[in-house]
Amino acid sequence: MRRVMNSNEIRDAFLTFFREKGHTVLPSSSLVPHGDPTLLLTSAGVVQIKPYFMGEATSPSPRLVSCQKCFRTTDIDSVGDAGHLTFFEMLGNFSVGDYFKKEAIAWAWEFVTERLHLPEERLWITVFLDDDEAFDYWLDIGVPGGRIARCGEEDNFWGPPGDSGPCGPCSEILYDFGIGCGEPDCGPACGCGRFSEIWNLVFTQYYQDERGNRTPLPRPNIDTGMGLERTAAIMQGKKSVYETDLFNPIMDRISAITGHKLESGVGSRESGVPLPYNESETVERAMRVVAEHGRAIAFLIADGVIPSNEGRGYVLRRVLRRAVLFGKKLGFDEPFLSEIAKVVIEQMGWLYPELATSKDYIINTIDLEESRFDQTLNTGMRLLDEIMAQTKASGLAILPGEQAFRLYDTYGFPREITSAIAAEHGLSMDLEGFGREMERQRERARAVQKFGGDISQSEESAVVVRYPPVRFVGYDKLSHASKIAVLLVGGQQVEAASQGQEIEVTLYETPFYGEMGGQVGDIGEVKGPQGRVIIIGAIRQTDDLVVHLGRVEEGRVSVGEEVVAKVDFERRLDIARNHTATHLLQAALRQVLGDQVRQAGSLVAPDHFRFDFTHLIALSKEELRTVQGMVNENIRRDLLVSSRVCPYSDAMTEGALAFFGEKYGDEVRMLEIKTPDSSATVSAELCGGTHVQSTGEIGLFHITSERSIGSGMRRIEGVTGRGAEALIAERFAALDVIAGQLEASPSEAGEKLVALIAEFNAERKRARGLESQLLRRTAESLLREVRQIDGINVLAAKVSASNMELLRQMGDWLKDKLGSAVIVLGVVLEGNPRFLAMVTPDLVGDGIHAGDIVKQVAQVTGGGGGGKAEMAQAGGKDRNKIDEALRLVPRLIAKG
RNA sequence: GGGGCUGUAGCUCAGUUGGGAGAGCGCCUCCUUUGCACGGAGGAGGUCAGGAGUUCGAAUCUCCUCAGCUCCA
Repeated sequence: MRRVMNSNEIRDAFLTFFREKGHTVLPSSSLVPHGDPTLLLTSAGVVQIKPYFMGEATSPSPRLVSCQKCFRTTDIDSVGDAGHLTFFEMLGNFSVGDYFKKEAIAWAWEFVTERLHLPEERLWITVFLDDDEAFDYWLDIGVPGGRIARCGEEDNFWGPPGDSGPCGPCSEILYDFGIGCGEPDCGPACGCGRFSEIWNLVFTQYYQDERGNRTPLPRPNIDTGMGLERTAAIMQGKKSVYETDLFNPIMDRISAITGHKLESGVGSRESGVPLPYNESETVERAMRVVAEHGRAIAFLIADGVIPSNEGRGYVLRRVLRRAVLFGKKLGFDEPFLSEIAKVVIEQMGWLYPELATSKDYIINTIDLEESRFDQTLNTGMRLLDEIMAQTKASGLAILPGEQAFRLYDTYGFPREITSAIAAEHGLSMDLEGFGREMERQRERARAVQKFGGDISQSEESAVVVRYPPVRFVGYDKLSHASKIAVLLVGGQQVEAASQGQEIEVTLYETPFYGEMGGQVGDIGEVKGPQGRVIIIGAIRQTDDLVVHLGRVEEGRVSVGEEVVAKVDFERRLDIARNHTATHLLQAALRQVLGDQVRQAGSLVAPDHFRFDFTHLIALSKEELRTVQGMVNENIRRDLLVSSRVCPYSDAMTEGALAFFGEKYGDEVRMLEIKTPDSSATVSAELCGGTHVQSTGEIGLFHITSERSIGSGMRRIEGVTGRGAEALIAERFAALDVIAGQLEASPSEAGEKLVALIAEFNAERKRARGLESQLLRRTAESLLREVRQIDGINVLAAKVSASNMELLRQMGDWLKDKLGSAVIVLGVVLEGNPRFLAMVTPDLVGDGIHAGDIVKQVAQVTGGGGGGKAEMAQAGGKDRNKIDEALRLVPRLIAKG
């Protein structure tokens, strides 16, 4: 008997087999797709190949093979069964307009039968209904027609991604476990679990337009996908992927922590055979979900996904929370997921180095997010208590669906927990109402989505312009002679443009850096024999296309003319200083904060730079000072900045930093900052930008701010060179003004200001004390002005006070002294009349309302007011009518 | 991209048709007291996330911005 293949051997066998068939091996790209905003995560091996299929990029070879990390949540509810996963590795071979069905089918069969040595009688094939071509190829290589099934669009046609695009029929290889439902018509389409799809061959031969019409493609492609996990299960004679070497270490760890183990031969209805770990199917399933999700989140975080409330960060958060909930079923009540991540990193780190290099970061991120979820659960628990109390109080036995949905929708409290806790309190949950609310929420989101889609479609009317590849010569030249290749005015291609016109100009070669990777585009001028163009921006539209935006300043320019392109030299240098500085900054941050710090975006402009990076908490003042000091130290050391082009794999083994989620070609440009004798490397990054030649040119580096830009992300902004000089000049000027006003030297100004503020506060307190004493005197004298109206003490007077607070104090004092009274005080504040009315409780009982009084009083001065019966305030506009307004008070009381 | 919720003292949060910015915990001082959440008296601490508007007056109403939480896509 043949030795059982482990998953590494299967992976190697696949890549080797297709390399022997002339395929180029592509390394797995990131789970975060590069340059495709429509795609949340890499969901299939073909994602990486798509630009080659679409003709947007040139494939390194017409035949490609890869083992690609993939992530999907479409089948998340099935996770825990034998074969559905959110994260998986997909083996695939691809033909970019090269071979087609015949070879794809023949090689697939050769691989499964002669390399994997799967027994032929266990293999079944499906083809698309009318795809006789594929059917015949299968027959030709010896598959009996009885094991080839024809299936419909549902299973065997791969539609275009979205409304339109390439698509085509597919053909699958399935493995027959031989145990299933036992029905006579059981076949590959049966959902009983007898068959496991292991390899899908997609024949991309049509283009589908928006109306659903399919036209044959001139050069069809092949796109295949074989799930590594399912294949491993079959190769290892296991019914589920969780019993393979890919999951064994994870399952063992969970088993060791929770103590859930198989006692003796307890079977599972699913397979009819004993499962290695547990007592029941629900526990087994929970263990599987925890294992699967724990593995998935480790990979997501390693590729730079951060838990958040939108986009791919939200996918991560949902998967993580799902794992926590299933973990609770196993008895975990403290954070446990990072334990699983550790196993995954240990197991897979050698193959996927991003796991190993981000180990601490992955663990910290998981721990933090898990405790955040704990917080969410606590809040929900509190609200649920309230809701249950209300429900019981109103005599109901059913928890209203809207309430449960609000708990879920607004506070993220899981539905299953709600119903479980409600049940403990003898309440059932209105599931129907919950579902209704959920459906309404879905419709709202869909309605808007549709609207948005219509708008984007109407934009696709631009004429396609054919550009030549543009060579960038600006790394060492800032002025260069070339020819005009394409001219555009208002988006239309033209032969010539004249003075005053806004144009887009493309040259065959250019020293202008097109905006990319955070570095802004160059500006400058393009001069021809008959005219001159001012260039106000340069954009990199694809890897080998730079378009210059400009305006014809003098004369005219035309296609084919010899021109000289000249970059604004000073500005380019400013940009280079900032760009090199961000590399030094990243190196310093990693040294101070740890290797988990990764660049997550940047902006390099002439006057400042922005650097975003992954870090969970704010930097302390101490850390910032250290980082800034290290960068400046490296500037003073005047280190050598150099670049070289080398294979991607070489750069990686030398430890160069690559951008999260960025896609790189085989040849990359590596930018290094080293000591002049090359004895030490301070920084090595893959970077296409422009830099200074030695760090001393940067001059000075200064951080201007550090803040959060979302959970797990920080942003540092700063200046260098001339920008730093300008900042210092500005700050010194401001300090000089302050010091001048304080009549102190700049170094003593701070101390003096502190003393001055203390003195000011003391004085203000004293002034308030005096004013309040003064008002007390005034109040005493006002006591003589109290009049009796219908036996009620009435006091209406104009006073002076600097704020309403003091006026209230005065009112309180008068109320105290008089015991029973109506008091109305008028005052001028900020040029306008203001009133305060107070009525003692006994008179309020008689129906006198301070709000009513003060309102009518204020109306005399053109204002309004109101308040409570005991105390009310009002204001007006005409300060000359205060006395007249106050004279109204006695009449109001008399009337009342 | 869309919906819901939240932002008030160091922390947890009250604040009811718009009219005195509060509680508990924590902190400081004093008193009392050998202990375990001691007790008592006093005190400090706030641009009510930010901005604009409505109003005589906005923590409160309207609009915008920012941040956090949450669901849907």
